[in-house]
Amino acid sequence: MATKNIFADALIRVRDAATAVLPAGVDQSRVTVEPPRDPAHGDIATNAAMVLAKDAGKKPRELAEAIAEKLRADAQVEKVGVAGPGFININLKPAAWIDALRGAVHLGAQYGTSAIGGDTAVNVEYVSANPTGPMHVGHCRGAVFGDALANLLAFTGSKVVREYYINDAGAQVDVLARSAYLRYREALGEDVGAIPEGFYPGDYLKPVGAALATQYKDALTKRPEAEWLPIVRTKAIEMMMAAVRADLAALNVKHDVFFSERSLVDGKTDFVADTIAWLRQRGDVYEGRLPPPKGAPVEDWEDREQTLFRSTAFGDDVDRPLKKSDGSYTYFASDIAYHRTKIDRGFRSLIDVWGADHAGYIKRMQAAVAALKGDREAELDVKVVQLVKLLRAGRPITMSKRAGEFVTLREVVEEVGGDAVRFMMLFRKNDAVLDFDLAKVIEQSRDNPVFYVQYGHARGHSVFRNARAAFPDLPDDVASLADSAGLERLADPAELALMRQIALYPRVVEAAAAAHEPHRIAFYLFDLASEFHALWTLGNTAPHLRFIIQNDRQMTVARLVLVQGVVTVLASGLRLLGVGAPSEMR
RNA sequence: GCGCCCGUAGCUCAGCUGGAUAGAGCGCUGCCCUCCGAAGGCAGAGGUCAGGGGUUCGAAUCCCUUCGGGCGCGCCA
Repeated sequence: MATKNIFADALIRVRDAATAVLPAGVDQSRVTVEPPRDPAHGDIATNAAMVLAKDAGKKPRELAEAIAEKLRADAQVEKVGVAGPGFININLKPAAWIDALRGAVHLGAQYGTSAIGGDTAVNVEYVSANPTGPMHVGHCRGAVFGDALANLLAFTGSKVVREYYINDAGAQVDVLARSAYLRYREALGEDVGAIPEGFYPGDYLKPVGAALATQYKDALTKRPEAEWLPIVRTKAIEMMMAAVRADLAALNVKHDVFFSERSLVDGKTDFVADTIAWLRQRGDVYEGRLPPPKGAPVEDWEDREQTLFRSTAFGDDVDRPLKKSDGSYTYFASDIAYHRTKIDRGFRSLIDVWGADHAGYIKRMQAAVAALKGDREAELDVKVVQLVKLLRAGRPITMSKRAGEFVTLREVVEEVGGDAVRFMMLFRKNDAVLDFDLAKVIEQSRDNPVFYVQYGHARGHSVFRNARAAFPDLPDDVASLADSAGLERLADPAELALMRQIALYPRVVEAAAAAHEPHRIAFYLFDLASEFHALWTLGNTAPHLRFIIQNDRQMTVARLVLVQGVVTVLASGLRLLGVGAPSEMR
C-alpha cells in the first residue's frame, strides 16, 4: 500500500485508539501528531493523552498507556512508548517508511496535494503597484510572496484567483498623464527643458510620448487639457501596465485578474457611492467630526464635518474619512468598494499582500470587510512583507535621491536571475526585514541556499544519468521502478533519515498553507537537500552506500527509487516557490 | 502620545500556531577526495530565547509590563 501522508494516517490511528478507550463524545480536536525533535522519542509522537486526560477523568500517563496498548495492535507499528508527562512515542516499522517513499514516487507531482482547502474560493491580491512607472525592487518581495502563496493554496485544495488592483483613478495618474504629455511635446521636437517639480521625471515616459506623437501627430497640442488628458492618461496607463506585466513575467509572477480602480466609477453606476450609501443605510457610515491626530502635527488641520466610516465598531481605533475636503473619495473609500466586489464575486477568503508602510491600514480594511460581508462569510487576512535591503557583497546599494532614479526590478532580475530573486525573497519570514545580497546569490556554495537546493535536484538527475550508463536496460522513467522488489534493503540510518524527510513533505505543505507562510517550504527544501547531500558524500568513504552498485542491480534500483523520491519533492517544492528545478548545473 | 511589526549563538536567521535536552548557515578549530559532481560532507567550541511577572502538566511561542530597534499616524496612493 502506498501512503499519501504518513502523519495524517497516524493522526487517524491515534484518534481511533483514543476513541476506543474514551467515553463517547470527547472532543479530540486538540490531538496532534508530530515528528519529535529527538529521534530517541520515536518516529511520531502524540500529545493525545495529555490533552484528553481531563475529559477522560484519568491521569495522563494512565490514559497514555491505554491508548498505547491499542496502538501496539497496528500492523505498521513497531513499538509504542509512554514518556515524560504523557507523550506517546510511536516507532513505525521500516516498511511504513518504504510505503511512504513509494507513495511519494507514485504520486509524483501530485505528492503533497491535499483537500484541506475545501474548495474555498480564495482571492489573493498582490503587487498592485501604481501604474506610474517601472517596478522597483521594493515591489518584488510582495509579488513573489503572493505568487508563491497562491501556488500553495491552489496545491492544497483552494480555488484561487490571483489579482492585481490597478490604481488608475487617483490624482497620481493625472500627474502621470501630464508628465507623459510633456514627453509627447518633446517627441514632437519642442524643447521642454527640465521636467518641473511635481511631475514624473523618469526617462521611461519617453516611449509614451513617442507613441503619442506617432499616433496623434500634433493634434493633441491644439486641444485643451480637459480633452487631451483622458487620452494621454489611458495611453500612459496602458503602456505602464504593459511594462509591469513584462517585469512580472520575468519573475514568473502570474495574475488571473487585473482589476481597474477606475472601473468602479466609470460604469453606469458609481459603485463607490453605491457602497457608501449601502453602508450608510446600515448605520456604518455617518457625518461627523474627528479629533486631530496626536503626535505628528498636521499643519493645515481643519476641524470639519465629514463622511466617516464607523470602523471603531469593528475593532479599529478611530473612524475613518471617506471623502476629502474637496468632496472626492479618499483612497479608502474606493478600497472599500473594491473589497466589496471581492465578496460579491463569491470569495470567502481574501488575502491582501501589502508592503510594510501600509501596515497601519490593516485594521480599517479588516473593519471594512467585517462591515461589508453582512450575513456572508468572508475573512480578510493581510500579509505584510517587510522592507528589502539591497546589498552588494555586504555593502548597501545606495539609491540616488534624485527623483526618478532607482534600482528597477528588471535590473536585479537580469543581474542575478529570477530563480535567485524568488528563492531569496521566500527564504525569510514575510514579516522580517530582508537583506538581499546580489553578490551572495550568484555564489555556488552552501552559503547560497538557492544554489544548494537546485544543486540537490541536479545531483539526483546526475545519478539517473550515471545509472543508465551502468545499467543500460533501466527505464527512462525511474518512477516506474517504485514497485520493484528489494526496497526493504534501504535500511541504513542515513537512508531512513531521507525517507522520513520525504514523508514530512505533505505535512509541511499543509502547515505552510494553513499559516499562509510559503517560507516554510523554502526552509524545508533546504533541509531535504542537506540530507541528500549528506548521504551522497557518505558514499565517498563508505562505497557500499553509493547509489550505483555495479554488481547489485537490486540495490541500485532501490536507491534510485529513493533518489526519485528526493527529486520528486525538490521539484514539487521548487515549483510551489516558482523556482526552476534544473536537471544539471552549468 | 497612539497603533502595528521585530528582539533567539560573534554575524544572518529557523523553530512545525503550547511539547521533551532550543536548531541551521556563515565565521572559528580539527578532519574526509585512487571521488556516482569536494560546486560536497563530518566533528568541536559557542545561548540568561532582551529583562521581569502571569496563565498550565509544559512557554522562545499565549497574556501583562519594562527596555531597545523599525514602520505608520485626516485631505498620499
